[in-house]
Amino acid sequence: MTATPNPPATPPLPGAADDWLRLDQQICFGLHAASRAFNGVYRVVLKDLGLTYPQYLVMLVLWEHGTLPVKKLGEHLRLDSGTLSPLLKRLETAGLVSRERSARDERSVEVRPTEEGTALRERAREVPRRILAATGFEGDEVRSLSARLHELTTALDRAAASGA
Amino acid sequence: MTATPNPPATPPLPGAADDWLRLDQQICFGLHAASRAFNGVYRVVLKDLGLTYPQYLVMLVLWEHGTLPVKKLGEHLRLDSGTLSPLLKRLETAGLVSRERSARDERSVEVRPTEEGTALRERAREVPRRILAATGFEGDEVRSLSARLHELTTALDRAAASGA
DNA sequence: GGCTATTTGGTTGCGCGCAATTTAATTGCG
DNA sequence: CGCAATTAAATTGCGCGCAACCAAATAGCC
Repeated sequence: MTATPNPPATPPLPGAADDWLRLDQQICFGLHAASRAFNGVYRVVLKDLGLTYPQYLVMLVLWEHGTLPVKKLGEHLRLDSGTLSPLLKRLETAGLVSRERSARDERSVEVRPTEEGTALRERAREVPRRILAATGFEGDEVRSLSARLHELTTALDRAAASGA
Repeated sequence: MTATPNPPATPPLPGAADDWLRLDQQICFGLHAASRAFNGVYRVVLKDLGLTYPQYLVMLVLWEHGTLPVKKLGEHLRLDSGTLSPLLKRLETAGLVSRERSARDERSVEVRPTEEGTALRERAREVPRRILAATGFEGDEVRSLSARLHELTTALDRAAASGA
């Protein structure tokens, strides 16, 4: 706390570094809030599909790539088994995927969309349009924003890996 | 990836709507991933402050505004008591904040940074710079990205509220 | 073959994030 | 005043995200 002349109960710090604090808050908090806001919209839109947002992401990957081992799924989604194992178990209970150990490599578990899981794709067709509508953005804006976010993620992952 | 001639075990559906699916995946997944990547960097940077990322956000608000009731805190952070109550209890256990019911309105709980909590701000001073460095972005880029994200959040919140 | 090291998933523990419910205090209206 | 409606927090329940740890299978090396 550096010398202030006036403020409220717990006086805010003044000074040059505060711009950094606010800037920081804007980017990290903005991202945090936007991510949760997206989650909220997906929650509404996916409700009658019986999927949560992360479950929807898993199904998207399976619809696109077909049967995959848990490892590959995790690479696509940037998630590990600690998150995927229980999630996949719930999808299995819901009858949307099957899980069976690979014959070639008994360590690996193949995740396969069931008939029902594959059929669900038809009902999910309209989801993206509804989400895009909710954003009020144009396709081009979305694309450029996505590109920026991808740069960000890459840079942040590298930074976290190198220990700062 | 539209219309491929050769697909794997569970063949992906071809057709026009697939562009939408991919576009959607880019924006929602990109945001999701970026948010988690940020979380990862903050986890590293905040480690020796003994704070998680949401706890850091709470302290940022308290440092800026001083003592606040839980309700106001939630408005700043877009969080409700279901999230804040246990989080604040942990901050209290850590000795960083105190919680006491307001005398004016016994329903309200005032959250106040302790001496220790206020002192922590000094050690947190360098955090924003390190985070910004991790992004590899310029201040202006960050600002414009933040502005976009804020638009997004506003639009998404409105959409979710109006039921789609 | 026998040994260690690596890879793959699963499990546990903890902290969010949020909907739904509960409790207590306050407000508002007749 | 008395009583219903509203408001502020807390609690409960569930799903994700991740670190840490464990077990089984495989690969590699002597």
